[in-house]
Amino acid sequence: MLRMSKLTDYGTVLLAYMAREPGRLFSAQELAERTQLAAPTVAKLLKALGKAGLLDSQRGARGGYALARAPADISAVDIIDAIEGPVALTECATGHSTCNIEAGCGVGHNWQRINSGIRSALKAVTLAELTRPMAVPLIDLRAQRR
Amino acid sequence: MLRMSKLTDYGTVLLAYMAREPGRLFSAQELAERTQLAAPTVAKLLKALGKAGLLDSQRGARGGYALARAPADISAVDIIDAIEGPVALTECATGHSTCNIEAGCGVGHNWQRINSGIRSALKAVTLAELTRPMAVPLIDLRAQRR
DNA sequence: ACCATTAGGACTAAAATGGTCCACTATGCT
DNA sequence: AGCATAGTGGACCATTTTAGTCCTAATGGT
Repeated sequence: MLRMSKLTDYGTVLLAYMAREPGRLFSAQELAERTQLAAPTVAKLLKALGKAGLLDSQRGARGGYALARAPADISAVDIIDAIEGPVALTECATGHSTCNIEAGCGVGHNWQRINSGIRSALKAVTLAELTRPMAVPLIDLRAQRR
Repeated sequence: MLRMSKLTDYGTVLLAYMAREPGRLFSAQELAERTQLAAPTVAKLLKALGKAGLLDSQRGARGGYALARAPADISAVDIIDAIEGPVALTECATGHSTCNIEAGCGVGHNWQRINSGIRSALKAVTLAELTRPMAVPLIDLRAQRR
């Protein structure tokens, strides 16, 4: 169910590693070595994370990447969005859908609500928490009644 | 993020349609017509839902499918699991993972916690709620602290 | 007997994913 | 100035997943 891509997972590992020394510059190579991930893959991920604003990059010799914000200010959604793109749970939630049922279905709308519920839950989980034997926020889904 | 497959969405539509008359038998063909989904696809989905125990099936002439349980007893996770299989958020959460990082990563474990949080949230959303302009449970993630 | 209907697969086409590589640009060091 | 080190951007490919189709049983009502 609800698979998260491997790359996102790897991305988290990278960020988690960097979170141990926020502010410090890490080269792609170093991260690849430390995390045991393939160098080209790491490079690709760092680019994506940089583009998304999660990392600051310094080019040239002795360059590298550093967390752009404090670990506590980087959420799980940020990471997922950065790597997988802001895809939604269902097709119809993306906006540019060509759903031919739509009219009578009425279900799509509800999935979207659930989707946004999950998003906000994931927003509450930060990199700081992901790195330690954390206390995971529990999904309750009880509120949001309107 | 966290994509749900189209088929799962279709499956929900089918179930939602059937939920309007719980207990009644619907043939695959009828459902295909009513939901505007391709007949072969509908057939495939109904088989999957049947196998998962969400639907009871009656073979032979005038046969069809009927909800196996009351709409309020069929949850969103049930549907997702039935169609997509009980896949987990991350690779390492599946059990048979060949994660080479594992040791130092420590992140995987946390994703699993989040995963189970989402699962239980999704378990709280039933087909009955999915069919109407429902009140979606809100994901809070605040508890589960241990 | 016959027809409607589910059951169980095999199979295909298209798309997404994971992963690699290269040519280019920026920056520090000597 | 020149070289080595790093990020940037994008093309590219192989593999896997996904969506979707179809065919051949099995089953049960009429």
